[in-house]
Amino acid sequence: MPKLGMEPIRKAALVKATIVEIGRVGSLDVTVSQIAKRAGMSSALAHHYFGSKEEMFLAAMRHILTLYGAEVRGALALAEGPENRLRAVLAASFSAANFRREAVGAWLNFWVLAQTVPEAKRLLKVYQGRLRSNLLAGLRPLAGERAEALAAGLGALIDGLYLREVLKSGPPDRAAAIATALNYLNSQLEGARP
Amino acid sequence: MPKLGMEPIRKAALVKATIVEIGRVGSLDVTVSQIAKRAGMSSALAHHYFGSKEEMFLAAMRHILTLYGAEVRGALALAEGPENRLRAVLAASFSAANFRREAVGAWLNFWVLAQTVPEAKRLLKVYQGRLRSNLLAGLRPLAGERAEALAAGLGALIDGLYLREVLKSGPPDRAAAIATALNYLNSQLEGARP
DNA sequence: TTTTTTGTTGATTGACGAGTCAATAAACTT
DNA sequence: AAGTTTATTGACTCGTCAATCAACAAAAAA
Repeated sequence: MPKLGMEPIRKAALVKATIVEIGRVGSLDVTVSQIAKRAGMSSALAHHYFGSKEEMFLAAMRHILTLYGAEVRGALALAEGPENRLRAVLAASFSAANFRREAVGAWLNFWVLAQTVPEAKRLLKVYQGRLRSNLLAGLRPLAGERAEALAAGLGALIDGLYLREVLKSGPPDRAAAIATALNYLNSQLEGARP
Repeated sequence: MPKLGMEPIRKAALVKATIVEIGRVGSLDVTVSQIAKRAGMSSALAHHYFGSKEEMFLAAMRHILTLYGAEVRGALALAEGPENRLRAVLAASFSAANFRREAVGAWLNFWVLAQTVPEAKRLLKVYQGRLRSNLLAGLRPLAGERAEALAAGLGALIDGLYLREVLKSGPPDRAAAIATALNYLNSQLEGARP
């Protein structure tokens, strides 16, 4: 029965299932069996491909980060000028794919993971660094030396909006989140405009 | 040996130990034995007083929330006028007692808990509601109808600054956090001032 | 003084879960 | 055809941990 070349397929399925299960359960207390079952295989096979649960978590993080990165890059490619580029970053951050309970729940738990697992911390720092430099690129032409401070503030605001989504009931309100962030941006830029 | 009236003492010790251990371990994967040991008693006694680990977690949350509430109230009592009252709320939010790794770590994990445990969610909503109304009281005289939106943004920003503290290394920088929040506030208010 | 209430713990139970292993089978190599 | 690599799983090991129990001690009440 064994069709060869299953490894990438199985791994992808496991990564996806990991995110879904973490989002569903709302914590990292997910058993490998649960994940494997959702991915349609035995837990032994999951261990065979990933070695440990922690590796699965890390692969899931990398995946989410990759998706987010791709989304930002895609949006950035179409945007002209600093203001539009900033808008693009925000739109990607709160895109339907990223800003949904399941992903947000996983995100939150990765933050917890980062407290214990160095590699998780590293990954999260990569994300923060990328966000920062994307924001900075747009902000510098508009705000000059204040750009650094603004990027820090905007970054924290974005993370905070994610965090608050966790407690909300009902479907996520992307528009409201984007509006809040844009509002921050505009009022900060007004003071600095010619 | 049994001195009577131990209950409140034991409970307080357990609550404190719970927060310390969660902060230390960085997750909710703390055993009752660890907590009990740090509080200087057997795990059986911990169960005797709290019934379950979940109850311990909730008691710890209530405690943190109570402390935070007291701090805000104290600061508010000394502040005159809307602007100073806003400042007071911010100062309390980032006070040395609240804005330290241990507490921030516990905070983050309570957020995770809120995804599963309704009572935890309720408590966190109480916190959000209080923060909101405190901010609103200061903002309404200064920003009129825009107060609601500002309070939402500022609230998210505060949570986001907490979140980011988790990844930082080195001691927490309260001043920087307050500066970021104040900066947000000022730039938002400038546009609305007479 | 007997009884009840409160404090306290070592030992035990019972469940659950990560990771390993042995075995089976199909494909690919030589 | 024999040997190797890849896929796959059921069964098992070993550890951990929340929660309970039985038992003991001392204070308070009756």
